[in-house]
Amino acid sequence: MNKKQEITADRFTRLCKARGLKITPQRIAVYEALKNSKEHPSADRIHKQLVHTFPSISLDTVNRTLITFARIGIIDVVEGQGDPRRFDPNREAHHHFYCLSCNKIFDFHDPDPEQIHIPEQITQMFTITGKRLCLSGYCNHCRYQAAETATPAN
Amino acid sequence: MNKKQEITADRFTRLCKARGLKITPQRIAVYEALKNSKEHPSADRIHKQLVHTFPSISLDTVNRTLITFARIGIIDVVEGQGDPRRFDPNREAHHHFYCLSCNKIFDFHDPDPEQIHIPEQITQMFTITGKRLCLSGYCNHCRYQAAETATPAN
DNA sequence: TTGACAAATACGTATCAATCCTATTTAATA
DNA sequence: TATTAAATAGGATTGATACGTATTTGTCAA
Ligand SMILES: [Mn+2]
Ligand SMILES: [Mn+2]
Ligand SMILES: [Zn+2]
Ligand SMILES: [Zn+2]
Repeated sequence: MNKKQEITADRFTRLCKARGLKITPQRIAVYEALKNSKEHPSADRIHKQLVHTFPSISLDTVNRTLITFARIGIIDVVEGQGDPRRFDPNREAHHHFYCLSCNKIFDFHDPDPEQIHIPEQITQMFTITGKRLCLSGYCNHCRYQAAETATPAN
Repeated sequence: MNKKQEITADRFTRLCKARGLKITPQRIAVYEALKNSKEHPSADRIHKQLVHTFPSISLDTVNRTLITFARIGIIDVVEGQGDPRRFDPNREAHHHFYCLSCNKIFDFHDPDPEQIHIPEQITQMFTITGKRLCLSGYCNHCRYQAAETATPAN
């Protein structure tokens, strides 16, 4: 284990303890696997990888662990939240606010759609067919009751 | 049927014919249901609604129909694509490019993160915990072979 | 108007991610 | 080292989606 990894593990330990989470070999393994990945993996993908060196680890644990990490804010869940596919009849360029509590998607329009600047390196490297600002958080309805989703573990 | 709906149906018919799709009662019903919805519904939600007035329509048809519509570009699929949940260890503010062909997610950083302007109405109405520019399209690897995904029906 | 035929549908089955259940194990603390 | 709540493994369940196929139907040309 080199210095960089030790620091990583150390920081991980501090963050877990701060939230009252036990430090388990499974959590360490999941965290390291995700931290060292650049591919925004799914739970299944991480599990498939870990099983080589940690044969007894279960998919359920990997999944729960990742969700726990996301809840305490040491990792993020990215778009494609595993919910059923959602459709939109509105093909005008517009943006979305996604409520993490009630799962509603709210439209909003950008007064100046061209203000969104995309680095030239990106426009060259990819063929871009869609661009959208994706905001997430809590809608007016849900924002107050969201406070009660405190910090239970798992 | 009022004038507005006739125009809607007319435009729908033209778009389908232009792509060689048959005009079926199911497709009309699905299109109307989505068009009149403001909630970015799932296939299941649309099916549940339609079944009242169209008892024989199957969920499979609703689902296929929506995907067909998305492919010919008369509706959109929005974030939460039904894929397995994806995770990101990188909690810095950054953006994503999502390849529609290989499903890879590529990071990119905004040289000027504060350039993203969010209308004041939105910041007041919602508690925003995340903001990200979500681009989609084809990565360098997939962009050429993407041409072959022409316009088969269903 | 009708007949032929490819396209589309209904519905049962299969798949796969996510979640639940619960007996067992284990990290944390004194 | 003993206690205890937290966490895990792994089997079962759920729910969305995709597939296979017999049947129906929209389209178009005769
Ligand atoms: Mn929308
Ligand atoms: Mn990322
Ligand atoms: Zn809400
Ligand atoms: Zn790709």
